[in-house]
Amino acid sequence: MDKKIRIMIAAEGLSKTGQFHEITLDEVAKRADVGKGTIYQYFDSKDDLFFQTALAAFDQMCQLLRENTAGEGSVQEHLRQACAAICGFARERRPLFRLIQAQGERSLGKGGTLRQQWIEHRKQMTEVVAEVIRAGVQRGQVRDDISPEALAEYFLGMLRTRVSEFDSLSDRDRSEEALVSLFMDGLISRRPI
Amino acid sequence: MDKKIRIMIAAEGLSKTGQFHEITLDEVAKRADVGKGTIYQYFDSKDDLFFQTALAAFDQMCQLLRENTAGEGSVQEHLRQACAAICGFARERRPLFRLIQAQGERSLGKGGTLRQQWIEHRKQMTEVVAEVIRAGVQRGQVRDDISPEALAEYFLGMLRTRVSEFDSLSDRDRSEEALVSLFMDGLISRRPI
Amino acid sequence: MDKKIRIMIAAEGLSKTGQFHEITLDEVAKRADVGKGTIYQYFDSKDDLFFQTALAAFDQMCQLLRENTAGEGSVQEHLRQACAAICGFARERRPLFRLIQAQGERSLGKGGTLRQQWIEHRKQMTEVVAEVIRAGVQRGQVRDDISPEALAEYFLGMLRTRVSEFDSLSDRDRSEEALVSLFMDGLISRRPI
Amino acid sequence: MDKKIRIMIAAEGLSKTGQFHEITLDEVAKRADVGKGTIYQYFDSKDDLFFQTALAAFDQMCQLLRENTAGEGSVQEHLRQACAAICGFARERRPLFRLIQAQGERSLGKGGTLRQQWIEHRKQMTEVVAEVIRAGVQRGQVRDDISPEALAEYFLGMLRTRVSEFDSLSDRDRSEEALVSLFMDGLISRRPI
DNA sequence: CATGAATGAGCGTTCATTCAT
DNA sequence: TATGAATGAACGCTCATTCAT
Repeated sequence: MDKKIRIMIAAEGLSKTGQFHEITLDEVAKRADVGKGTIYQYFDSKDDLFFQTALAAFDQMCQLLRENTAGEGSVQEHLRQACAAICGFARERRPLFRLIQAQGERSLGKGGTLRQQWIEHRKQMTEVVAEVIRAGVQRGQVRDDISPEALAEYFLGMLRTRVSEFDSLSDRDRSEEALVSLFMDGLISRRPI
Repeated sequence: MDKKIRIMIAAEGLSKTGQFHEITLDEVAKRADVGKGTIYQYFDSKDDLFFQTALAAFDQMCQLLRENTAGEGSVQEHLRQACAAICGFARERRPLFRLIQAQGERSLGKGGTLRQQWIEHRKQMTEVVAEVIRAGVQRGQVRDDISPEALAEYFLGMLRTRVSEFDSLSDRDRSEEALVSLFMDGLISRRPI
Repeated sequence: MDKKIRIMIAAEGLSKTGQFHEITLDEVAKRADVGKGTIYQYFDSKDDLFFQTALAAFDQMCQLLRENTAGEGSVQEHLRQACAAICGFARERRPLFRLIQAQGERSLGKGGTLRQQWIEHRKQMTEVVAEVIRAGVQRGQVRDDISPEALAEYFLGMLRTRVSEFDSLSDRDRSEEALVSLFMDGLISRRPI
Repeated sequence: MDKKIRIMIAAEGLSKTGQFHEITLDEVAKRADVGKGTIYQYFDSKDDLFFQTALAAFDQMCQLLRENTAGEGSVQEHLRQACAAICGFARERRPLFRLIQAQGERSLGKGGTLRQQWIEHRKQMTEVVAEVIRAGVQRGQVRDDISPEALAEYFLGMLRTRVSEFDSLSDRDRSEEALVSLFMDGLISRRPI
């Protein structure tokens, strides 16, 4: 298989347990079954390796979202599918989530180019969700006092919360229905009076 | 001033990027104006220093939330105050936010005690918000099909999103009203047709 | 009790397991139940503490030898008593033996004064044994082609060997009789032909 | 030349005082003309470096003894050759002697494997001398009331004394003849009366 | 292209020594 | 005199990066 891919997969796998500085390139090389020097054929530095890996992960999630929100469907249906897709992705590839978080923070401290790249990719993902919402706005089903981009960010934020922090809650609370319903209908009791 | 506090403040100040390994104890010592060895009088290790600092930050935020959700008031009012408090805190002490994020991830990879401590403190913060929501549930104003704890987590998740990711959005989108309104009323358009 | 003595006893006790650099003054102070600073009231440095402790140990062994070789008696009797005394001392206070060895080596690398002091004290101990042998020479019982001082050194060397290296040998081999007999009669078979 | 050998030679050369903690790996690396990290390619730790170096020195001495006690010859001849070999070795490579002493002490405080290794190598050296003595026993020239192993230990102990402590004695006292004669014939005057 | 031995700057940590109380 | 908190120089060890093969 392509060595570059093998290296990135190794980096992903090792992000499961450790943080950036707890992962050594020796481990990555060993896990990828390549020489240590080979890493430098494909990446400028350790930083670059992890940054590119995180970016690629972003794009994969983006693609996943795109596939799951294509075609006809109500906002609610699309969001539920998006939710299912992301949660499934997170379940399969938890390490990438950590990696994305870490690199996100990290990119902020870097020079302009990296930071720009990061924001660019993030914006692309947000845009996929925003597009779904925008369709709802056009159909008059969704409020228009907050921009679709902001709404999309909040939705993704709730997804992140679901994925990261919900180790101790009940299945009902963890269900995708609950998340989407909360996002759609809000906190207020809708019980008929 | 108490040297332990000075050291923690220095650690906080240096956590601009939240990247544990980019901060050296030399820097911390210099910034705190203490000898490097002094750090080890108060902390077991570099890890311990940052973990304790993050825990303390948690408690401060917790206290802030408690103060701002005390007394009479509707759910909406309380949440808005919570939102204002957290956003203000984040504005003043951005590094602590990064530190908390980073240590949160980090604590998951550690042995039982640290992880337990972290979850404990996090649960306390969630509980403050959950209590606000629980009051709303009792008054019949808030939906009861999702547990207050889960709702509180989602609310805090949205707050985190607001604080971390909203660099490029408009002021309207960034407003506390928008956040609370979205959380209360949801995505659905309420305009009378 | 005198604090200086307490400190030296603590240093001795800790020499049991570790080498010079594995013993910290914190441990010494704790074991002696004095403040760490107090050590510097009585000793110039860590080096000085261990050096003085070793010298004192030398003097104690010297005194022990003197007491056990006083009075009337044949060379053989005196040597056996010396052997018994040293072996008993080693059994009780093994750490001091290590300390003496280590400081002996160490003193060689030091400036003149320390080295001189060390040689001085060592010579005193040798002299006690040499005196015993000299008496034998005068009585014509002991060979005179080697100086009593050299013979004394060899005797002490055999004692050191007995004390340090004889963990795995039989009781007969370890006996004081064997040692003294070997030193007195040598390797050659004396069986009547 | 082999880097591992270079490093061990450097460690040996720096062991002038045998004091483990007075030698830094920076010095070793510089003297061996290798990078500091290179040391860790060949040794697990500073401890390991010095332990292995001492073991190797043991083996060299052992080999030297073997070569000098091979072939036909009386006990006396063999012992004199052994004496000459060891004394020559000590003259050339004094640091190694200190190193061996220090590591011997040191290994006693260590876990089973190291201690075992040390005892093993020491036993091998003793055995070479013991074999010489055993041959003498079989020929009826050597006393058999003390085991050859114990006799060998005592002989080596006298050698150590000769090498370590005889800075101030006369040439006659320092001579190999004196040592071997004392070991063979003992203290007793053999002069016909 | 691929490798992994070699490198050395850099870091966390220790601990002998000092000094204000 | 006695203390122990504070110090910072020094050290062992790591690991990203290079480069000869």
